[in-house]
Amino acid sequence: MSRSLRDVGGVSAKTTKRVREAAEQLGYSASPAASRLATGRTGTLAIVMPNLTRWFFAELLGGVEQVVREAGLDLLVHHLGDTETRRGYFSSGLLRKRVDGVLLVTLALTEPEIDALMALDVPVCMVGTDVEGFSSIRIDDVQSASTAVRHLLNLGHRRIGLISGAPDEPMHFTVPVHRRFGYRAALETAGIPADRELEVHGDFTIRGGDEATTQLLGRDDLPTAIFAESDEMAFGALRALRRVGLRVPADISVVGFDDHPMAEYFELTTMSQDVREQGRQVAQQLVAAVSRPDGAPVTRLHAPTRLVVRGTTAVLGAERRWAPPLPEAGNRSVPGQGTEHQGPFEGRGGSGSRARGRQSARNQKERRGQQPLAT
Amino acid sequence: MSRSLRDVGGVSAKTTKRVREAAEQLGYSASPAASRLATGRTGTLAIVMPNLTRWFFAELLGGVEQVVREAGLDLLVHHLGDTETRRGYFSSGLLRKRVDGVLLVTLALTEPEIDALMALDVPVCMVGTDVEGFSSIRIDDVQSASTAVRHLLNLGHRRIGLISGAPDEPMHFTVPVHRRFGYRAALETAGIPADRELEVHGDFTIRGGDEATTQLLGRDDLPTAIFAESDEMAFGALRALRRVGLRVPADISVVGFDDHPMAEYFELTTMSQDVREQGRQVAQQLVAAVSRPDGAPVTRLHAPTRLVVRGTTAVLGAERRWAPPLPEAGNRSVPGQGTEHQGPFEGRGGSGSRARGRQSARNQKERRGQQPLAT
DNA sequence: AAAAGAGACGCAAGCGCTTGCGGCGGACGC
DNA sequence: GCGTCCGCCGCAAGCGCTTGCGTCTCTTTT
Repeated sequence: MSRSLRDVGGVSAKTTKRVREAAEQLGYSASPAASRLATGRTGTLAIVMPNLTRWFFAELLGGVEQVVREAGLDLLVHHLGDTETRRGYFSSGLLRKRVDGVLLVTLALTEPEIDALMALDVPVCMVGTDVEGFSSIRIDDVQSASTAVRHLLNLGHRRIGLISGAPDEPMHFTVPVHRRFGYRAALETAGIPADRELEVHGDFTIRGGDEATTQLLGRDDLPTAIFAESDEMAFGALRALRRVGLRVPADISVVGFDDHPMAEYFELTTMSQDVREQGRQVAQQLVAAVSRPDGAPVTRLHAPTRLVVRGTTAVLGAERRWAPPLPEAGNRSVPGQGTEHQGPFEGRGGSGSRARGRQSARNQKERRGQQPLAT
Repeated sequence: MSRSLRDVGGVSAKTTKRVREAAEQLGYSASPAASRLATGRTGTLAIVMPNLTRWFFAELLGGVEQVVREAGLDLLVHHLGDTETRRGYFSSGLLRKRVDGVLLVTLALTEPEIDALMALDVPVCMVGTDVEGFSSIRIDDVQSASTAVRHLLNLGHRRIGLISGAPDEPMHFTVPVHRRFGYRAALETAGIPADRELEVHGDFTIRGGDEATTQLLGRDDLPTAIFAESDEMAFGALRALRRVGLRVPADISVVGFDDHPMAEYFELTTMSQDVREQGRQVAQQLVAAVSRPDGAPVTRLHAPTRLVVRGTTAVLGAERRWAPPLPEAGNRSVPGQGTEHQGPFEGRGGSGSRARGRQSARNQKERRGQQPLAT
């Protein structure tokens, strides 16, 4: 009897027990296909991602999978690798009647795509983007990028290069747009005229970061600092700089974005975000939305970021030499704490820019550091 | 009419067309739940992995997803993160009646697990392990590890440390066992007595590799070379070595395993394997097995590996200094070719051990380099 | 031109579950 | 002790597809 195996009421405890035992003994379990047909619920969620292997996406998937599994649902993974695959994906029957909810990862949607998605008539949540009417979680890319750049400004840097995402990747990503915007905004606020010569494109890969940096090095007036929109690109930048003999951070400072596990290794100063946690949270949103039949409330969360200052940034003109794979000093970041004020210049004599650096960093911490996940 | 929408015969071309058009216009698509119930086929495959985020697994997932999607099937991702989750996983109804096939990734199965798996009565393929009676793809871990160690031996090294996986990780992995075996076999063949002092454990992480190396450095008699069973652990080793001021490869050579994308960056000599391709192949196996109702033939493929010599290995006693994030020489590996004979000592004066190095490397290439995927 | 054959088409019987509903039995009240 | 009410249980009608089979029509053969 179906009623006994689920939690539905109307069955006596003793019958339930009897049925359960019999089921156990026979190794019986309800056919999901039949129960789907009868109930209309699939017990399945889909996650749609533009990439599976890059750190951010793999990490996110990890967080999502955990929550979805704990909720007893299945997780379908869909990879929208190229424009080709994406074209018509949402309107194709690939999601129709197959899933109870959809999780979209860093996909900026077009109007028809949004329509197709709504036609699915299931809850949809997003991470890394947000669209009116859908629940989502994301970091504040603009603010975070500004913070990273401000860190460089506070160290006295004025010529700051930007390694951005692909110029017009059609696939995904409001991300590069927002981070670039944050970069420009920080400069503008500091009264520094924009210089498009300083903005180059890696494509979120090491190689891309390397090439972008090489490009930057061909400019007339070298930047004294570089902000890369991802750690991978920052790694590429470090390689390129090292290749030409530029010392980091003595000659040039570098800031990344993400806090990739390797960032610690490279002592890379970076904007840290907890991607796995974002995955968990958005999965919880979706699970909750799916399980309540009365329309779920739309919640748009902001995940915190925090600046983690390590060894690749220093006061303009400082003579400290960066030695990759840390020479003997450990990582200066204390896990779980905002450590923005522990720069590589920690403990050395004060200077104007240093003081400003600390000051501002503390502000940053107060503003963005420990704040809990909330709208 | 159902027959028209699928490829099944018995319908005239004109009717088919008419039906298809009508379906298109109405936005109709068959309910998968109902068709599952009617046919008993779910159109879904499951991939079961002990880890989602580490490079190997993410990369593999990428390859699998691609093929599965192209075959028009759905992919369910199951993560068996800990022993807890794993206990009873196979006998639970989580796979029962839910999938047409299962893909097991680097999971060494216990007898009851194998039984539960067979009771599922669906095709099962494995990657990274093999079990009698199941199709699989894997590299030859023993041979590959031996090759890596032989490379070091050929360079004149005699004290070679091993950074292995966790000593007895219950979860997965025949991998560390096999690679350790290959390491020992190579030494034995070379007539070098085993020294368990030289075998330490990282747990396939950077940190683990770092700590393991540190341990190694506390031994009486320092090794002149280290073989790490994964690139991640090799990265950790490089860090640890650098921290204490040991020069790579002048003072100590390091070989990794996998050819992680970062390996090129570090100029790490490593055993390369094409993980994505393995994912594709095993997915093809599974898709083929699923689509033919008459029991599918069991095929056990071996994926090739090849030694990629970069900058972290050198002839014993050589004075060349390793400068991480490569100074100016690019990666010496030519993609798509066995490049075993292009060592860092390429083009320098010949020596006994160098000659032997080339000789043997060439043998290795001939033996393992270009061989196509085949049993 | 009529009969035989072949190919299309449509009907209806499931696939295995969920769920509303009627019936039956036990418990409680008078 | 009997009547009433409540709560459990089991029956059966779908959920929307697939598929075997009977019928019908069109083509081919004699």
